[in-house]
Amino acid sequence: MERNTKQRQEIIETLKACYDHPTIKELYDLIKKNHKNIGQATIYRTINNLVKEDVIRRVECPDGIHYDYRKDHYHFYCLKCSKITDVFLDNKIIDNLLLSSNLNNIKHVNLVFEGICDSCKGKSSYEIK
Amino acid sequence: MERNTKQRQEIIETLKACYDHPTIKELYDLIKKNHKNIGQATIYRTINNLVKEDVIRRVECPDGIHYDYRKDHYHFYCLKCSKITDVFLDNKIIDNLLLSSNLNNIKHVNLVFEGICDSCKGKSSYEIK
DNA sequence: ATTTTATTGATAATAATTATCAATAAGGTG
DNA sequence: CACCTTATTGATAATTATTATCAATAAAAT
Repeated sequence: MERNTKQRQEIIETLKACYDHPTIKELYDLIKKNHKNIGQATIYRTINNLVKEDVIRRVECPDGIHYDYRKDHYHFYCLKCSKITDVFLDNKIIDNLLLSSNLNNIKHVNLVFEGICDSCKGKSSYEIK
Repeated sequence: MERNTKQRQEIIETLKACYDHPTIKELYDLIKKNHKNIGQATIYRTINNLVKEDVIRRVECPDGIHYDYRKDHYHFYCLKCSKITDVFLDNKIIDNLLLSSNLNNIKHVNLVFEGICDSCKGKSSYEIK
C-alpha cells in the first residue's frame, strides 16, 4: 500500500512544475531548496517507484536519464546543445507505428528524435556530450 | 585521425558477432575472454568514440544502456524479463513519423517499444527491473 | 628505420546508485 | 482521539559505474 508522504508529494509537485526535463540530480537540487533535509536516497527511491507506477516518465537521452511528469508527447534531443524539446504527434501516427511493428501488449513507446536544433544549426561541428 | 588499433578492431568485431544487445559490462567480460589484459577504460573510451562516429548504436532501455552494431532497425524491451528484440519497420513508416514531427536535421530516431513479451504474457504482475 | 603522437593499461579519482537500519510518520482500527 | 502497525525516511556506508591521469606502447606517416 502506497503512502502519500510529504516527500512523495513534493517530488511529484516539483516535477509537475518543471517544463524542462530535469535529471535526478537537477530534481534533487530543486527540491533541496524547499526541503533542506530531504535525503538523496529518498529521491532515488521515490522517482523509481513513480516510474514503476507509471506516474512519471523516464526520458532516455544520450546524456543520461531525464524525467517528465507529462506523458502525452515525445521528445527531440539536440546533439549539440543537449536541449530537450517536446514533440507532439497525432495518435494516428503512433497507432500506425504500433500496427506496423506487429507487437502487442505495448505499454509505452519511448521515442526520442536526435539531431541538431534550429539555434545550433550553422554552428561548428557538433560533439555528443 | 583515428587509429585502427587491435583493441578497437576487437571491440567492433565482438559487438558485430553479438545478436543480443550487450551492456558495456557484458561486452567487457566477453572481450576479456580473448584479450585478457584489455583495460576497462579502453572499452569505455572506444565505445564512446564509436557511438560518436556513428559506427555503433546505443539502445537506451529501462535497465540501462545496451549497444548494437546493426542500425537498420528498432527495439522492443520486455518490462518483465528485460529481453530486447529487434523490430524492423518500413522506411515509409519512419518517413511518416519524421514528417509529422515537423523536425528537420534528424540524425537518428531512438525508438524502443516497451511492453510484455509473448513468453512473459500470463505471468504474475510485472516489475520493472 | 625513424619519428610523431594517438591510444593503451593501470590506477586513482570521481560520480552515480543502492543497501542498511534505527527513527519517524501515514493511515488504519477500536 | 489514542494507539498500533508498518511503509517510508534520512543518514550513512557500501557498491557500482564512469572518467581522469600519465608513462609506456604501437599505429601510421615520413
